[in-house]
Amino acid sequence: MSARRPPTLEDVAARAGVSRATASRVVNDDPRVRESAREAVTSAIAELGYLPNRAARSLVVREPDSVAVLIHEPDQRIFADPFFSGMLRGVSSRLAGTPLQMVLLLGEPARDAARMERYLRAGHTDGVIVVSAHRGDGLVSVLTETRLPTVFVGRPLTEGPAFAYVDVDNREGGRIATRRLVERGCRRIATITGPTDMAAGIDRLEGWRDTLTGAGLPTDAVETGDFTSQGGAEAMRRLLAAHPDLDGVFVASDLMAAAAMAEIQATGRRVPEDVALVGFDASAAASLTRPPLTSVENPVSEMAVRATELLLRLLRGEEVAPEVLPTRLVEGGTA
Amino acid sequence: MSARRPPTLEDVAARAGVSRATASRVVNDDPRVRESAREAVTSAIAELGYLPNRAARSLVVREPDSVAVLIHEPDQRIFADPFFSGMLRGVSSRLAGTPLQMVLLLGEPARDAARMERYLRAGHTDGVIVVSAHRGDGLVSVLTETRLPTVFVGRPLTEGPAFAYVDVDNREGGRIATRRLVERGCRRIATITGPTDMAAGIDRLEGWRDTLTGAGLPTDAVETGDFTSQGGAEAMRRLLAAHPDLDGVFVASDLMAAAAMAEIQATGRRVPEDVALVGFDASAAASLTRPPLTSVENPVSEMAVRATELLLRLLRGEEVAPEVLPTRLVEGGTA
DNA sequence: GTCAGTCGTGAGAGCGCTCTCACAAAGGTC
DNA sequence: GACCTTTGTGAGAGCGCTCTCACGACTGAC
Repeated sequence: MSARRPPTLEDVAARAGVSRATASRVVNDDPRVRESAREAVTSAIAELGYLPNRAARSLVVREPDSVAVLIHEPDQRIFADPFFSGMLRGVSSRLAGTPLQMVLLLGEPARDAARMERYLRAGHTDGVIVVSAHRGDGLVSVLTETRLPTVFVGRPLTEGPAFAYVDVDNREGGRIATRRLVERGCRRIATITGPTDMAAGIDRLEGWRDTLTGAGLPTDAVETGDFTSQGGAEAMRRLLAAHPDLDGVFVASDLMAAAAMAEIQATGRRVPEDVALVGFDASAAASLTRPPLTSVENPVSEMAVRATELLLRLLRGEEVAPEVLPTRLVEGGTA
Repeated sequence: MSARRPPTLEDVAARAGVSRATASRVVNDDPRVRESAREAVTSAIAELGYLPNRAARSLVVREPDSVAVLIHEPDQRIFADPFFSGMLRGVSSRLAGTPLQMVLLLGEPARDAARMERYLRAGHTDGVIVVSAHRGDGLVSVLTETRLPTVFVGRPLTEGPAFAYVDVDNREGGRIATRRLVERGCRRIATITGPTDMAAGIDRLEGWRDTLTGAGLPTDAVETGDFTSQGGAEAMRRLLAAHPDLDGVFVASDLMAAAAMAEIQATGRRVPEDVALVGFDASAAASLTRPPLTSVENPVSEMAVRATELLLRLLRGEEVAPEVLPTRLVEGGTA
């Protein structure tokens, strides 16, 4: 017969012996349809295998339709860090009941920035969740200009308009970790920080400093890491060289902590007897090491769920306030 | 003035003093436009901040618009396994130059199957990449029914119509791993398999069996794992209980291998001196253990890129053949 | 000078849907 | 019985875009 063309609402209406308008009402659950008409349309839909055309629909009703998750990090980190999987899982689960789809925007900072900017500007998406933004990322200004509803996971370090965000209490996390080291008797406590262009890097360091200052201990053993395994190893080597007497380290991520521990053990020092160690994330990586890492919990998926919730509210036009989640120490064998 | 309504092609045309048709030609790079008209339209676009309406466009030109990545696995695995991040990275990079967006469909097998099915049937997406499908997954039949262009990563174990797929040579990988163990002198070689409802589980086991049979060694020390850390630990405990004399193990994933190694070491056995170990994936997890894992490479991102390539071809209506990528041993310190 | 062949352009149809509006039929109310 | 509601329905406009078709203005060949 006719060419293989998917059935339209018109076809459904014809088959059910009603008008297109009535068929549309049935599809959209409008109550003002007689029961007999509703049944006729319903079975016509079933017989024809009718599926509404999303494009045609959204041409008329301008409703949000998709949410982008923006991850602007080096490939290497995205590969290795379970943080990102947890993030996606959380967003996905919160979006489950909604008609919104989750579009993933991944890219290397330098290489893919232009492409990602183009995508954001092209209006393909109705809202954005920015995961792990660095200070000065150009995409943030794109977000400002386009006035796209945006929620950050991790407090954004941007001057200018305030963005909604969700974060864990990184500073308190740093305090908790360092307190554990102080309490178990460490007196020469170093830290490997995260990137200093991210709130997670800065705040965890501040927490470490808070506790040491409060305990009257020195705060000069600081090395910067980049949240990668390799960066953690290198930072640890620098620390051991500069402070061979250290007896405790707070490492701002588990991935770095695992690598740091290997470095410590490679010098013949025992963990935790000679050098105690506290990580951050309490991730799966923490349980792979021997001994398993003592680590500060980072409720990644919960942050993602909360961030998605905030974004949904923004899309409804509501006002939202930043949320900071509490944290706690997860016991392992390294401190 | 008028309500805040995004500018349309009509507005652009009016401002440039041409017809809508000509404006459309400029937007779509049609060569048959006089240079002066082209310039007028281009600057009108810039001045108005015009963005084409995607819905309106795709209502007319029925082109594919998005690709779904389907990951139907327990939360726990998605969280912990870097396999999935690598997957997404690969798909994302191959899609970079195309107008296709990547929609992520994540869900727990039992809990989210209905929702995911609804999504696939609703025609929101033009093609699907299925990551790590298990035998008998109901979503696979949905894919068959809807005739949605589909590519599997990992050979699908479905009867019925053949799907396109990309996989690593799992069987050869199993052989390579086991050969290493045999060559270093192991004589009592066990294996921890992947799930037996996945090709990766079955084929790696077959490879292990191939090599042992060829070497005249017994093939009875087999325990099944589920690709999770915990599953690996439990399988290793069962192996050690049943075969206390084992001196080599091929573990079908690094995550399981890391956990298995911890179990071995917990009994006082040394790795690799008392028990040698080869993992599979050569992932970041492999480098976290001490000693780092010797492991079979699993080119996750490359598979993702190839799978996306195949899907693009399917979307163009071309025929495609399955692809199986070669693999090799990555040196570590456990075998 | 006539005729065919470009070339650039605009009018207008139409993609599949929603939604307003008008209207007939049925049910109150006085 | 004349009047208003209420209820279910259909006709038709219109969302923003692409694309066909027709047409005027040039060209160049004879």
